[in-house]
Formats: sequence, C-alpha cells, structure tokens
Amino acid sequence: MGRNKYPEETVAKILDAALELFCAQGYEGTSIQDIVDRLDGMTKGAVYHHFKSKEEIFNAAFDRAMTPIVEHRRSMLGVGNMTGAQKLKRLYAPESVVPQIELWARMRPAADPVKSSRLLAMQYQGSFNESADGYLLPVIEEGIADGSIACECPREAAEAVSLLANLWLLPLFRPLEPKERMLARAQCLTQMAAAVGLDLGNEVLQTTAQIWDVWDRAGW
Amino acid sequence: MGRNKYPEETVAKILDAALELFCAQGYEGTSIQDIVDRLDGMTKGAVYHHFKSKEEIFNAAFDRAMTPIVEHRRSMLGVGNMTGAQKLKRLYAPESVVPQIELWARMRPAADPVKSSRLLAMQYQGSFNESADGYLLPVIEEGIADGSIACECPREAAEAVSLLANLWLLPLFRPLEPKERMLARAQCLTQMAAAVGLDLGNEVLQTTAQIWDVWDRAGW
DNA sequence: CGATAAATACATACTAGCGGTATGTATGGG
DNA sequence: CCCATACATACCGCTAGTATGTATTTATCG
Repeated sequence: MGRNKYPEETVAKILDAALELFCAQGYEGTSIQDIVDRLDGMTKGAVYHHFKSKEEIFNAAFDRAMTPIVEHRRSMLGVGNMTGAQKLKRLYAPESVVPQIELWARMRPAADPVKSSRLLAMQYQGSFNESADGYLLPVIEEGIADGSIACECPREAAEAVSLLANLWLLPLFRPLEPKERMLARAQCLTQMAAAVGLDLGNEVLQTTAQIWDVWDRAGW
Repeated sequence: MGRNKYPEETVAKILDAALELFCAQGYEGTSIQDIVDRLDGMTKGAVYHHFKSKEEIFNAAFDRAMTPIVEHRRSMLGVGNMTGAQKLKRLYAPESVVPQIELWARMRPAADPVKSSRLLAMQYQGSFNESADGYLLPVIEEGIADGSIACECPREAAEAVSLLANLWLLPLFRPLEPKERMLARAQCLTQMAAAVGLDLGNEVLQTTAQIWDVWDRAGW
C-alpha cells in the first residue's frame, strides 16, 4: 500500500508489538522480523522508515511505557505544603506506587535476568540516575533543608535505597517470591533505610503486599 | 594443521581471548570471528570443536576466571574455631577481599551497564544464588546458631548486603567514583547492615579504600 | 616393537537468518 | 499537478552455527 493517513497509529502499533516482544524474549531474542510479523501486512521498510535502528525502537518502546510512571513520581516534587520527610514517605506509599504497578504489568519482563539483561541494565542505570539523582535525592535534600530528615550521607542512602527498591523489592527479573518473603524484604529495607536516616514509613509493607497481590492475580 | 598434542592449551588460549573481548566489548559486541582473530592461525573450526556455542564460551571463560575467587570465599566456611560473627567480618576484611581484586582486574568489564548487561545479569543472579545462599547466609545462620549474631531476617539481610556489595560497592559496571564517595558507600552499607543485625566490621572501610587504590592504579 | 585402526584436533566451505540500506512505488495534502 | 511522505521490494555484509574433509596422535593388537 501507499502512504497512511495516520502514520502515528503505525508507530504506535510498532511500539506496542516491540514492547511485548522485547519483554517476553529480550532484546537479542527479538528480531525486527518478529516485530514485523505482528504488524499484519506491514513490512520491514515501514519499520525502518519510522525508526532508524533496533535500538531506537527498544528505547522508544520503553520510554513510552515509562513516561507516565516517571511523570507521576516527578509530580510529587513540586508540592509546596509538605516536608521532605512527608514526601519521602509518600513516594513509597500505596497510593503512589500501586496505580503505576498496573502499567508495569504490561511490560513484565521474562523472569530470567540473562534474557532480560538489557532491561535489567536500564533499571540498574536508572537506579542511579533517574531514581536517586532524579527524585529521591532532591526529596531527601529538601528534608534535610527543612529539618525533617537527618541523613549524613544523602547521596549514598538514595542510591542504596533506589537499587534495593528497583532490583530487589520489585522482582521484575526473577520469579515472584512468596508473599511473606516479599514482606520480609520490605521490612528489612525499611530498617536499613531508617539506619541511615530515611524513614520510608510503615506503608511500605502495605505497598509491597498490594504489589504482590496485583502480580499474583496477573499470574506471575 | 592436524591435531595438537596439548589441546588444553588451545582451550586456554580461546578462553583468555574470549574473556578479554567479552569484558571489553560485551557479549553481543564480540563475534566468534573476533575471538578467532586473536588465536593466530587458528580458525573457527577449532573453536567450535572445543565449544558448542558462543554462550558456552562465555560461561566457560567467566567460570574459569571466577573459580579462584569463589573457592577462596568458600574456604572460609569450613574453619572451626571461629564464630559466625567473626567469619562474617572476615568475609569483608581486606585480607580476604583484596587479593581477589587483582583477579577481577583481569576482567574489568566496560563501565557501561548496557554493553556489559550480560555480565551484570550474571552478577545480579549471583548475588542471590552464590553470594547470599552460597556463603553469606550459611555464615549468618552459623552466627545465629552460636549466638554471635542476632538477625531477624537472615535471608533478606544476606540478599540485600550481597546485592549492594556486588553491584554498588564493586563499581564494575559504572565509572569509578571518587574515593571519598566509595568510602561513604562503604560506611553507609555498614550502617544499614548493622541495622538488621549484621556487623560487617570497620575493616570494610579499609577494604574499600584498598580496592579503590588498586583500581585507580590500574587506570580505571 | 611396529603396523593399523580409531579417535581426536583442527581447517575449509557452506547456510540461514540477522540488522540495516538502497531503491522503487503509491497515495495523501498543498 | 506535484512533491513530500508512507510504505514495499530487493538486496548486502556479517553473524552464529554446521557439515565435511584432513592430518596427527593415541590406543590396539599381532
């Protein structure tokens, strides 16, 4: 066929198919042809017309999926009438996290770290950049400034908590553990964070429990 | 040429070349031909005679490089006249860690998580299996049994400490941070571990400092 | 001990599939 | 009517892997 009236629909179709395949089969395990085969009738030429490389498709697919999640977290930074400590607790409260989890469900990666290694690497990198530097550290520093948080090593605490939250509490790259173990992890992280001056709040337990329920229902 | 009298030398050459290339260029960035080109005169047929796939080469190369490190850690488990708490401290003491660091220097991965994603995934997986289940958890449980450690969540504490030690204190997949930041990380981890009943000992700071010196001298 | 057979250590030649490109073609909007 | 755009088609170099051929070592047996 010739040109389409609404090319952005084509782009959306490509990204949808790509996201699903990359999650299920990993980056290297997914070929451009695999993606093309899901776009009934379309060919590789169409894909390479809209994207210049496989890598660009990968990044675009996950950027699109992550955008609402990141935006939601950032939105908490601007609020005026909260102390840093309050914002910190809220970052890990069910009301903030759970609605986003449903979005994650769309892109559940294969529970095999090697297969999902590229995604794991992105999460790892993101734990330093986006999570720690992006919104966690600013919140902590705000708390230090307004006196609501006493933390001697804000940067390090932010990095450690981000890493554990992203790669340990969210079991994206490993099989889902029994609920009580996930709760034990949450409890453990809370204690460890408290030791460096970060009170994540008791709601972390409820958050974890609700995440577990969602994922368990989704058949993880 | 025909067959070699000492094929194990050929295998060793292959694994040496493979290790270096996989570290420098990552798994996907290294082709079998790249490896073959470093084995002067040898051809792909030789490689595929000794190994049945690229993946097997990768695993064999890193298994071989990791073996002395893992063995060294395991050797601490059998000692009789030490409490669990003493063994735990010793696991992270300079005398235990630093000699092994030189071995790591041989396989310094590219400081880009995505390029090194497969190795990162292995370290991630290893943090749960080998590190936590393998020697850390047994030591903690020994300490609980002999009364030298009071830890309510041994499994979770072991996992968290392993993850942070392997992916945060050992900056294998990210650029080397300034020394004071690495020391701050060590201090932070020590405090966090203490909060869940694990006394890693003050020597962790010295260990970190010495690791930093070694890597800095190596031009990381 | 020495000939022969078998197993091994490679080299050579090839394949299917990959990411990516060059080019052709049809359709929409100005 | 025309041209930019949205595709399709045909192709390329490279990759991991295989099939097969060949030379040398080692085991076997008279």
